[in-house]
Amino acid sequence: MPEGPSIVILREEVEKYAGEKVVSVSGNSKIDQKRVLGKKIIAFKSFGKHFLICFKGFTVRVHLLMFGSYRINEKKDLPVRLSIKLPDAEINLYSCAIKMLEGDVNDHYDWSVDVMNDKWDPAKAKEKLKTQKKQMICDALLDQDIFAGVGNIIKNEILYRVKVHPESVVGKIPATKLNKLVEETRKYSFEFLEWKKKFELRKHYLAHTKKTCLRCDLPFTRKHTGLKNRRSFFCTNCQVLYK
DNA sequence: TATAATGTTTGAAC
DNA sequence: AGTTCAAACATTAT
Repeated sequence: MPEGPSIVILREEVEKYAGEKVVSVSGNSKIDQKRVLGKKIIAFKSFGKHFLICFKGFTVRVHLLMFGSYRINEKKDLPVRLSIKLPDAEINLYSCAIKMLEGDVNDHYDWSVDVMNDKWDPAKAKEKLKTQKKQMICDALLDQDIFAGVGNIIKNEILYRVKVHPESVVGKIPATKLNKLVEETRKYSFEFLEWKKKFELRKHYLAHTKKTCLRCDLPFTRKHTGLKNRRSFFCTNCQVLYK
């Protein structure tokens, strides 16, 4: 479920319930659940892969990790991690990591780092990449301090689209190419969002899980790459290795 | 049925 | 002190 655009979908789904007061809370989450009881939800926000339920003075931060899921006004046949009932809705969260953030949520996040946010600042991402010259681009793209919200699917799709080999070293990639890559990150993430909403995301994969390159018809290379050791799908013929 | 996968944090070991 | 790495968490499709 959980790359940035998927969290945007969750946020959009519950946004209309902002302003309501929590009627009841339950679940096996170890956070101090009583704390939200009776309190008004000021806003629902998202930052990268974080879903945020904001109250006055604190925020409940939800991370779906790899297997997390949710249901709105429905239940799943699984132990619920956190269930929040509002007068007009019920939010059920499963198999996720939940944490309390104290104080103003704006003090916890630099919104311009979130690829999906209106405040997304590509120039800032480029600046950060300049301090990560020795890293491989496959790792840099997954770095949540640079590209909050980018996950492994988005990584593979972007690299294929801009024709960059995942093991390329950041400092060796020409500036124009790197700029293009940063721009594509935002562009593809929004395509991901639209396709995901229509339940047709997978249909549009050009690289992720693919066996053959549709540009040159040669077989894809599948390899776990970088320090993060996440799987990459790429064409050694079409994607340039800068090293 | 065993495996691997859209992810991150923690803490031990080096 | 910095890095590396396995473990933990937990679901589901193949």
